Amino acid sequence: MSPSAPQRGQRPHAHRTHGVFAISVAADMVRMEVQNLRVYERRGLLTPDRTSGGTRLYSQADIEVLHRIRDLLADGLNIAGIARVLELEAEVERLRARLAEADGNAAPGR
DNA sequence: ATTCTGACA
DNA sequence: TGTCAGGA
Repeated sequence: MSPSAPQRGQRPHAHRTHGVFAISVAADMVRMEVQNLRVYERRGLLTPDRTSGGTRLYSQADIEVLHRIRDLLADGLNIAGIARVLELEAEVERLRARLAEADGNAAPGR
């Protein structure tokens, strides 16, 4: 076919971490104020991609993180607490993958 | 209209 | 933590 297939076609989740949504679109998707999305980035809760011009581009993964932030805020956690939760979740995911690796299979059934 | 940074309540 | 000011 065309000799110019997507450069990152090797990684299955590449598109999930590839920034595509403008901040206004992302804010609409998660029902949050545009200004707050910028605040959450400033506080280190997430780091959306940027265009060469500096405009933020949120990926599907970022959208999911924003949903998590929204829920955790509703639970009464502050920004610092949420930052910790996100860090821990990332580590749990890392360990889960490692465990599945050592197991040869993930079967989270029990 | 849309987004960005910095300041401040 | 969230909102406003001011500019590109």
